[in-house]
Amino acid sequence: MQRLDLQFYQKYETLSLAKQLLGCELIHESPEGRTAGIIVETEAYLTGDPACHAYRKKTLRNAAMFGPAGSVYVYLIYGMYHCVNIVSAEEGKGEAVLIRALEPTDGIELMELRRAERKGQKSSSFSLRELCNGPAKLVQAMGITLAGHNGSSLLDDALYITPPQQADFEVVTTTRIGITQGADLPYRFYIKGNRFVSKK
DNA sequence: TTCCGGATTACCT
DNA sequence: GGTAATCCGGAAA
Repeated sequence: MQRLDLQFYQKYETLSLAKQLLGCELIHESPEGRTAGIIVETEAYLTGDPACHAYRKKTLRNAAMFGPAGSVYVYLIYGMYHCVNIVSAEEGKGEAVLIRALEPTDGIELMELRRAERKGQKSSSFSLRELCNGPAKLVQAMGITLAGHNGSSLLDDALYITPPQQADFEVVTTTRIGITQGADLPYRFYIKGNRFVSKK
């Protein structure tokens, strides 16, 4: 399956892209092995939106968000976790789509290994559902890192996205999770009925 | 320079 | 269902 190209990322406004990414497959071909999962939940962060990291001026932390469409923006949250975003607008604008959950499709064992490593290793057993049903969880499972992927491009890196295998699902639109500013905006999207979504 | 809250998760009650 | 863990960036002063 061919990876999505620049045209795809340029074609849609951020809110549309957030919906279009549902059903697509996120793939990481790392030295340790290949992991992949269907994107089942996303959130949009727009220019002029106070919850968006690019709302204020460009800094070292949010610089990748101002990159060209198809770039990857990774950041540290709560001092201990990372989240991954897909830059969704032209260079300099600063809009992105947060990937919140995946339905694992490949490299399940490697995902379990990575998740157990990061955790206190107390419960070394994960259900399939627990592997990627949250933005920081999927970053762990996929082996995405700040140093390795922030500012990289989905067009020419080991981390990339392929088109949907099928699109016979309904999209639920709702408000974003875990924010206070812009909490009422309907910028969260997920595949209706999918059990790998982080929260209903 | 100090202070505060955050696009979260895991563990405990 | 509540909260500790843990640290960086932005705002306040």
